[in-house]
Amino acid sequence: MGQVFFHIDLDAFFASVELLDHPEYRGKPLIIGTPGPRHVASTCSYEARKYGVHSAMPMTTALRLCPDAICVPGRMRRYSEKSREVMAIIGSFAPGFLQVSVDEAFLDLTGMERIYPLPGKAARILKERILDETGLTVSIGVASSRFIAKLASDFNKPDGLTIVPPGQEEAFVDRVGLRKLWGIGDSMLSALGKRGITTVPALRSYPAEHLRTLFGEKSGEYLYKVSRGIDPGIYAKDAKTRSISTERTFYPDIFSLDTIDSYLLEMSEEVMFRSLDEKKVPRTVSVKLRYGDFSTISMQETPGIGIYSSSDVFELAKGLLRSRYKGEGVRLLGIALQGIYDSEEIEQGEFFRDKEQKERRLEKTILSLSKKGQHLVRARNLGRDGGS
DNA sequence: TCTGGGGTCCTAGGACCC
DNA sequence: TCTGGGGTCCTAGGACCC
Repeated sequence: MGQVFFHIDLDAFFASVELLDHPEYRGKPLIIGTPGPRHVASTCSYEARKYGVHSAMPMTTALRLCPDAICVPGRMRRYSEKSREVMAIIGSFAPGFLQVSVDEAFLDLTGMERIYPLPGKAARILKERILDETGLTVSIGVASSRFIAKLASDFNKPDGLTIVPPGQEEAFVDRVGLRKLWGIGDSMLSALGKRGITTVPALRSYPAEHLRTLFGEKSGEYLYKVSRGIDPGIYAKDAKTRSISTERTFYPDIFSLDTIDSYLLEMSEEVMFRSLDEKKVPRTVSVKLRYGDFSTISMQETPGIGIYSSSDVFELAKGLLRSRYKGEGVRLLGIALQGIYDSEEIEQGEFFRDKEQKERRLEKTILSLSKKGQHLVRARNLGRDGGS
C-alpha cells in the first residue's frame, strides 16, 4: 500500500475571512491591501480576480484594472485566529499534520485505510466539517507525495478536490504545466525558455547530468525530479526558526542619516524583542538597503562575541549601513537577525559580562511590560523627515 | 505593471585549517 | 616555491514561496 497525503489550502483566505465578517461585501470585488503607491495587494476575492487582480500586484495597477474594488487593510490577528480554528479541525482529523503557513497544511493518511478506505471520501468529509464549523471553503489535493498533493490542491480552486491516483504523477505534472510547478518562478522559466524548454515533457527529455551542468547541482536535480512527478523533498526539513527580520518601504524616499538611524533603532528594537520573546540569541546582524532606483544591497556581520541587546543590534546596523551607504534616496531599510540559537545554551554555557547581563534583563522587563499592554517608551522620536 | 513583508534555500568566492 | 584537496565559516546576492 502506498503513501497518501492531503494538502489543504484555504481559498482566498484573507478575503474570505473579510467576506464572513462583512456580508455586505459579498458579490463585490474585494482587495486586501492599502491603496497608494508602494503598496501591493496581499489577497483578493474571486470577484476581483475576474478583473485580473492577483496577490503581490501593485495597488495602483489593481485599482486601474478594477476601480470599483473595495480595499481593506489586512487584519492579521483576525486571520490568525480564524487560521487556528481551521488548523485545529485539520489537526484532529488524521495524524501527520504539518502546517506550512497561515492558510495551508498537510496530512499524512498513510496506513489509515481501515478508517478511511476511500481518501476522496475522507477529503469530502473534511471539507464539509471545515465549512460547517468555520464558514470557510478549502481546496484539497490528494496524492502519493506532498509535492503532488500541493500541486493538486491548486488544480481546481476554489472549493476543489483533486485526486491524483498512484502512477498518474507524471501525467499530472504534464497537465499542470511548467509555469505552475512549485519552485519554478519567472527567472527559471525564462532560463528554460532560452533553451527552448517550454513544456514539462520537453524538460523531461533532458538527462539529469545535462540539467546539472546547465543549472547547477541542486537546481538540476530538482528539475529532473519535478519533471517526472517525483517529490523533490519539499517541506522535508523541520521548521526551526533560522532568522527574524523586519523591513520598511518609504514613500517618498528618505534621505537624512538621522532619519535612517531612527528607523534602524526602531527596527533593531523590534527584531531583538521578538528574538528575546522566542528565547533566542542571534549570531549575525544584516542590513538591507534599497535605493530609489530599486537597486538593493545587503551587508552582514557576525561579531563572534554574541548579540544580546537591541543596542548591540543597533550599533552593528549603523556600522554596516555606513560602510556602504552612498548618500542617495532610500526606498527601503531592513534588519535581520540570523544564525539563531536557543538562549538557554548560551546563558548557561557562556561567560556574561555584567553590562550585557543587565542590558538583557532590562530588555526582558520591557518586553514583559509591553506584553501587558504598556507602550514601549524608549527612543522613538529622533528627528524623522517630515515628522509631526 | 513600477515593484510589500516575512521567510527559506542556494551559490560563489575568500579566509582559514588540516 | 609557483601551487593539492577537503571541510567549514563568513559574506553578498539572488530565486522562490505565501
